[in-house]
This record gives sequence, C-alpha cells and structure tokens, in this order.
Amino acid sequence: MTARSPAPHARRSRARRGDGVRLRDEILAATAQLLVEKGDESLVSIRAVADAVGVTPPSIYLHFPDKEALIVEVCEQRFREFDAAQEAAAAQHTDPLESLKARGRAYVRFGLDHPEAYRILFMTRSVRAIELTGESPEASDAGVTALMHFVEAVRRCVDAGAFAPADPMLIALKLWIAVHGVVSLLICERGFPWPPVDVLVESILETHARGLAP
Amino acid sequence: MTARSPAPHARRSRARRGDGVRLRDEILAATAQLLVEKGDESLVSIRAVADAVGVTPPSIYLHFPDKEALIVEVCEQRFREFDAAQEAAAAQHTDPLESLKARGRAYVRFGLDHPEAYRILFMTRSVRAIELTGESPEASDAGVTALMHFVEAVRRCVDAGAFAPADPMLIALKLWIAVHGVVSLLICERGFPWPPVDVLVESILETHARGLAP
DNA sequence: CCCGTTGCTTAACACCGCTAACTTGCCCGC
DNA sequence: GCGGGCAAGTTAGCGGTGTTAAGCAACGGG
Repeated sequence: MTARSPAPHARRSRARRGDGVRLRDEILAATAQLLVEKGDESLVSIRAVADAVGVTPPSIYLHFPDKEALIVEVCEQRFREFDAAQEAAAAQHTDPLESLKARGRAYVRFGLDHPEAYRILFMTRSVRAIELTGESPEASDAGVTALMHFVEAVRRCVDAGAFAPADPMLIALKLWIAVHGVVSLLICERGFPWPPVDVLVESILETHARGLAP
Repeated sequence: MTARSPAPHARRSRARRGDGVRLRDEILAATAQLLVEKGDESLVSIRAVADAVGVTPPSIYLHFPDKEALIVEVCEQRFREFDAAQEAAAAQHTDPLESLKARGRAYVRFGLDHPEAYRILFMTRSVRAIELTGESPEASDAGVTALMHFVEAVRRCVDAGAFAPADPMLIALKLWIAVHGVVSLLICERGFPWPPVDVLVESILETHARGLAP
C-alpha cells in the first residue's frame, strides 16, 4: 500500500473553453486535503497534488506562480474561517470581558483544529518574505482584519471599565501573544505532559483578566 | 557568479588513525555557521556543509544518521547555553520575583538572538517525532532542565508570597507560554509593526505579576 | 613488509520544484 | 461545415536535494 500512483488516479477530463479556472479550485481542494493528511507542508509535493487531481505537475503552474503561493492560498481560506469563528464566538456574549474571553477560546480551538494552516501562517517566516527584505507583504488581509477585531474587543473592555486604562493595541498584542503561545507550544511540543487545554486556557484568561483589571 | 564551489574550499587532510571524531566536530561547527548565515534549516544542505568542511557529502553520514540529527545536535548545543543564560540572569537577583522576571527577559533575549536554533527546537514538530507516534523522545534534556529551573523559580515566588498559592508547574507553564509567545511571534511576523521589545516584555511581565499576585 | 582496519570517495538512486517547448481539442467566425 | 486561433493541457528535462552501496587508500600494529 504505497499510496503512490499505481493507478494515476483516473485522469481528469479536460476543461471546457471558459473554465480553465475549474482546475484551480480542484488543485486548491486537493492541496487542502493532502495538507491535513500529511500534516506538513514539506510532505505535500507539487507532484502529489497533481496526481491527486489527475493532471501533470506543470499544470499547477498555470494557476499558481509557485508552491508557496498555492500553500498560502489554501491556508488563507482556512484563515477567513478563523476570523469568522472568533466573531461568532464573541457575538454570543454581551458582556465585553466575557466576549473577549470567548474570542480567545475560539482562537485556541481553531488553531488546534487546523494546526497545519496555523503553523504555515503564524509559525514560519516565509522564504519569499525573507527575500523581499525591508517591506512586508505578509500580514495577510484576513489576519489584519482578525487583529483589528481583537483590538476593538479590547477597547470595549477598557471603555466598560473591565480593564485599566491603557493602549488597547498593546493589550491586544499581549493577549494575542498569550493565545498564540498556547497554540504554538501545544502544536509543537506534542509529547509534553500538558494539562488539559481547557484548564490551561481558562487559567491564562483568568490571570490576564486579573492582571489587566483596574 | 554562482557562489557554488569554484574552489571546493581546500580539501581537508585525512584524519589520523585515532581521531576520525575530529571530522564530527568540524561538521558541527560548519553547520552552526551555515545555519546562522542562511537563517533557515532548509537552506543549509548536506552538500553545502560537506563543501564547507572540505569533504564529500556521504562523509557526513559516517557521523550523523541523517540531516535532522545533525541540525538538532547543533541546536542543542546552543540550547545548553540557553539554560545557562537564564540561570546567570536569575542569579543576579535575590528577590524571587525580580529573579524570575530576569529569567523571562533572558529567555526572550536569547530566543531573539538565536532565532534559527529557537525555531528548530520550539517551533517545528520534527518529522522524526511524528513518525515515532505515541511516545515522545523529544523534549531535549537541556529543555527539560531549563523548565525545571523555571518551575523552581516560580515555587520560590509562591513560597515568598509574591504569588498566590497555586500549582507552581501550572504557573510556570503560563509564563513559559507568555515568553515563548513573544519570541515566536517576533521571529515569524518580522514585518509587523511591533512596539519595542523591552516595552512589550516589561508590560507582559507586569501583567503576569499582577495577575498572579495574592 | 604486509594486511586489516579506519577514513574517506565515487557513483548512483529517487525525489523535489520548476521551465521550455510541444500537442490536443474546443469554439468562433466565415 | 469547416478552418484556424487559442486555451488547456502534456512531454521532456534541468539542477537541486537527502541518502545509500560499494570501493579505494592510507595508516599502524604484527
């Protein structure tokens, strides 16, 4: 059971005149699936994606400039869901502090549910970003949006008196760092004897709530 | 101008009978240098290391089972310095809380000074560790030692009354998560308009000190 | 002086991302 | 109905990677 193309996966029929774009979506879908199967970007090869779609490797490059662009686009899809999940969780509470906590819980839950996407977006300095030294095209739109939502949620806590007066951005960054720390470490140090995630997260949220209170 | 071995870097003279191990050290040194030069594990190839040492690629495998083992060993060297740096910083204060804060500052400083090593040890789920599913040979000795020192430092704070009574391990994990969050995000999101590191770190330490106080 | 062990090298495999150049088959205009 | 243009792929291949099998050469004890 090699899973490596004894049968090249039923070669796909050629697209109609208009919709060469159809292949693009199929590539994205196949990549997304392979990514969660293999669990790591480096284990998902262009050749494997092409084979899964039923097409030859160079066809990928008709729709994506390189491998990284393909991977990033897959992850950014999940990423829009990321912001949406946080917004939904936050909307279930009227109290600003409870709403913010819910947002934090949603962040951690989503990160742990989509570790590959999370790692690629938040735990790798993309090679492309390195080469474009100086300016930073990173900070995906969805990511910036999510952060801004976070900052606004913090501002509401400050305004409501749940937090001592301070720069909402700085507070938001501290909270971001906290939830990212949880996700990041739990993803990487899987062998470590962590306490239950809920216990850890609630404890962290509590400490921050106390530390930031007036 | 390929920069690729116009002169193969002066072929190394063969080692005497006893010290084939000499090559091993030279490999480690060359790898360490290449790692900080290139800034990423994936940009350091076995061939490049071999060339830098003045030897052919297969010679590497006489001393290391595979590339990952080589990289990890390099990083674990830095890692022992990591614990040492924290211990040294902590020893400069008698007050338990100040000592713990110094430890946290040292953690962040070291991580930002050695981002390649930090990323490999704390921000990648090693492929090897994935394959050995279940048990976890990860958690390098130096890492465990450093964490234990951290826990003890926390316990001293609890005993001294600087922190409310609670499980020192849980508190230590929260602090670890916080400092790791800083290092991890700063390394990866280099393009983000972060506030000065000192400001960020001091703010985080202050929030935790308040949040954990009795 | 010889010969086994040590310390490497040469050659090659299988895979990777990616590109240039070619072919195939749909669809529009006549 | 039927050319021809062009979209939508393909075949072939380059230079790179980690890794392995097999061979060779020098050192040092007998």
